[in-house]
Amino acid sequence: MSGGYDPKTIESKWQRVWAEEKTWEVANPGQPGCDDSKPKSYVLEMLPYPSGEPHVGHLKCYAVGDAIAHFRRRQGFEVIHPMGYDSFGLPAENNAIKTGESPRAATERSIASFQRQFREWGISIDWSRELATHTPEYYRWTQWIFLQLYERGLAYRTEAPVQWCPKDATVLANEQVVDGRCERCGTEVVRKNLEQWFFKITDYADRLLADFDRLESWPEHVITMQRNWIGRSEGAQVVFRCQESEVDLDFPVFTTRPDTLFGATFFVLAPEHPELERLVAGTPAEEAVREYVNRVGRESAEERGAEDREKTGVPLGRSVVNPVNGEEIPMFVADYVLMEYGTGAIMAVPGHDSRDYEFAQKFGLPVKRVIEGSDEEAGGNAEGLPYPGDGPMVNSGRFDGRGNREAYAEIVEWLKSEGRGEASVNYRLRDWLVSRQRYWGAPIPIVYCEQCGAVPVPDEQLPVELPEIEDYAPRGKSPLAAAEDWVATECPKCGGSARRETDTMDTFVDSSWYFIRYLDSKNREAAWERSAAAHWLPVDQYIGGVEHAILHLMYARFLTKALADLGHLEVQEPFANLFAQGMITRDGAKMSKSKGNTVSPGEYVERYGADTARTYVCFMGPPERGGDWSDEGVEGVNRFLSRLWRLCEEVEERTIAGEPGAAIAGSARDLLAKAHWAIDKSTRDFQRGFQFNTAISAVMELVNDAYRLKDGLYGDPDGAAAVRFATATAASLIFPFAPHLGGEVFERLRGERVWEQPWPEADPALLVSDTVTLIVQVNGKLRDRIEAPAEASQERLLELARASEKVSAHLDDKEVVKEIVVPGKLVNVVVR
RNA sequence: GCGGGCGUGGUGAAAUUGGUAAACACGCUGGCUUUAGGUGCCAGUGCUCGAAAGAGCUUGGGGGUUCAAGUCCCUCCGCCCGCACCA
Repeated sequence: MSGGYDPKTIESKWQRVWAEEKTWEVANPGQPGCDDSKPKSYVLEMLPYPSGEPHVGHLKCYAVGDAIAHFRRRQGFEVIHPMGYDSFGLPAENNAIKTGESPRAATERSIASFQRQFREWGISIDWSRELATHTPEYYRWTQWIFLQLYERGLAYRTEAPVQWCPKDATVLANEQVVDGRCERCGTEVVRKNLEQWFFKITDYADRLLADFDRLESWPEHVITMQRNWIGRSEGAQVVFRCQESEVDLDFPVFTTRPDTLFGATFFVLAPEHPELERLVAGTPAEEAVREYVNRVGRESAEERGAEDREKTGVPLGRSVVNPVNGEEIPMFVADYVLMEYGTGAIMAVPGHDSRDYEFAQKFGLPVKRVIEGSDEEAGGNAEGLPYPGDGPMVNSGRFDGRGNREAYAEIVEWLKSEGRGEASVNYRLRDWLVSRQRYWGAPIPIVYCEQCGAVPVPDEQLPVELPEIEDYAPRGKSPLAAAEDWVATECPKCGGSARRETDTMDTFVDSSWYFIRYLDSKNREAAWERSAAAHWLPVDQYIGGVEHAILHLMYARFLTKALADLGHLEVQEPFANLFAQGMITRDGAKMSKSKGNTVSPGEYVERYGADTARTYVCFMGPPERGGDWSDEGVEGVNRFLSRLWRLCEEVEERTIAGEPGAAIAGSARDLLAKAHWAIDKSTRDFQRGFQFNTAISAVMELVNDAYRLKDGLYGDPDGAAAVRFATATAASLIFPFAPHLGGEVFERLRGERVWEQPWPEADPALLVSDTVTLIVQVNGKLRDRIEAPAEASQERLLELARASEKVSAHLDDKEVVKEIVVPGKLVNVVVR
């Protein structure tokens, strides 16, 4: 049989074999088919959100993950490599509102398309563990996890301000708010107080920070992003007291600079501060304050957070007492103080904080220096204030003359002894708001009973199934609220009439534990068998886009810790190693339907085959970096795979199976050596952070050399064997990227299935050659290259170098100052 | 402003971690094959000067360390990403 490279035939052939033989399925310990002799490796790509068809981002993610899975298998690991769908979510629901098609129908159609394409791409998935988060078999356990957290007080309900879109009359998820506007209709988002369910992720803030140390290898920038997001700051809580005639209130503030307490000259409350009303009721300031608060309330988050926004505020006509010196300082309300951070109140130190300084300038408030030093660049006043740096303290009573850093702890201690403060830690991280007034999600398994209040649905009544509805339009509460038959229920505690919670869970809850469910996905008695989780966790290699650097990865880390605390898991961190792939662009821009610059993987798979598409996305550049899609690049990779294919056909015809003899020499040995070099190179590239682009280029070099040398080698048995070996090796090394072609070529030449063969090992004897190219430099400039014996002594190398005419031409009659010899590499003659 | 990343040919990129800068691929040029186009195969291709041999220059700019710097140090410039009135 002969003919051009026909990926369609090859690919469907092997896909059928893998499906029929269930090649990539692995069993849990204790089950038949489990191979206990091998170490385990859990290779996982982030599960896709099934919407429409897969795009190139998916292709890249799964091509990268699959290459790793194949490599690990052949390195002797028992690899678990499952797949599923994050199938609850807003786009399907929005589509339902627009078209009337049920989210289930649209989602399941999309899942079918993902399933088909994953098979067409030849991804080595253990399909026996497949899951979809929208199925009752899955979300039953999402609800169970919710209740587990609820029982431990880690899930709670409270009134909180949320992002509300007035036009759509619904709450929006954070990720649905883009620059303060509703992603869908563009309306400015407003804040609204609603009863919401939260997970107490803030309880885990310190552990989420500390356990970065337990991770094996995560990209530094992802860790940094999470660290910023958690935003831990150390400081002190200090209590300022307002003790005017009719009010007597304590106002705690958080500060990272208790050393500047003596410099506080005014005090500011956030416009949302709950005590504001009490402070001004019936005073001359009342009207102005109320007007200001209303004005701020009408502004969007976008306007309020705008850069270079001028400071605004209104005096309250009241004052608080600075605990360190008894000074009375005036109170203000101003929108630069945020209710959601710290205590919603600050002590203002204009001498050492630029924001307070700006405010002081605008309102003519005193600026007091309490630390020596000046900041020339800050553009402050003539004395160099505001000064944010360190220095000796002044105007600070008994602390004068002390360095601010050393006095810091003492001031905090003194505050504590006076009962006016203590050391304190603040986080930017807020509790995770998990309720959504949405239909297409897992119902929160709580019922409200007039007698018993909020009652958890007992485990045996799970799942609380999502009812089918007709009208998906949001009306200010979940569309579920209109499903009266579903909402009306019985109280599990007293049997009285009760109503179901109509909010559903954030889909990030679903995707925070799916990697555990894969390990025991068919279990009907429990979310997972503890032993199965203990065997496979943590995920050894997680792969996904950077866009999940914060939310998904942090939620999953949190839930893992919480579940470990509850005794369900034995690991503290879910993902030991994380690989964040870069985004593929087209014409330098992010792909989007509106720009019309999307690339459909299916189209390329159809035209060039899956092997070409997969190999191309791995060859574009380092996979952690993004890259611009290039049709010419795809063709280049296709050309290379075709070359390998034609080489295989020729080799099959012109050589017979057999190993090259030990006495192999000349260009046969050169080709053999090149094959071993390629083995070594690509193995190292796999191990050194998945440098697939260079691993693939090594195979290209091998194939190029085989083409260059083959015609001179077929005549001789060793030569023919070398060509056959080189071709089979190229197939073996390209297999993780182009599994169909790699498998086909290897089987034709070796009669074996390449995925059942161990990853090849380079023969060290063939990695060294007996001659080296000696670089000869004069004054560091390259003057000649000489073939020299690899074993030559330093003296001999010098001799050879000096013998070169090209070198001596540059030496002339100059004085030789120094001679550097790097054995096996170079000689540098320094002359004057 | 804070934190992180990056800057190399016409393009995507590589460089064994201080020792041949530009592997591999795209593109381009030429040759061969082909009835022709495409495909395929072979060769060339950093820049400047030169017919050539060869010489000089070159990793964002400037400076430094070193026999030797894309790689290390200082400094400036530019781009990308994340967070941001966070007290």
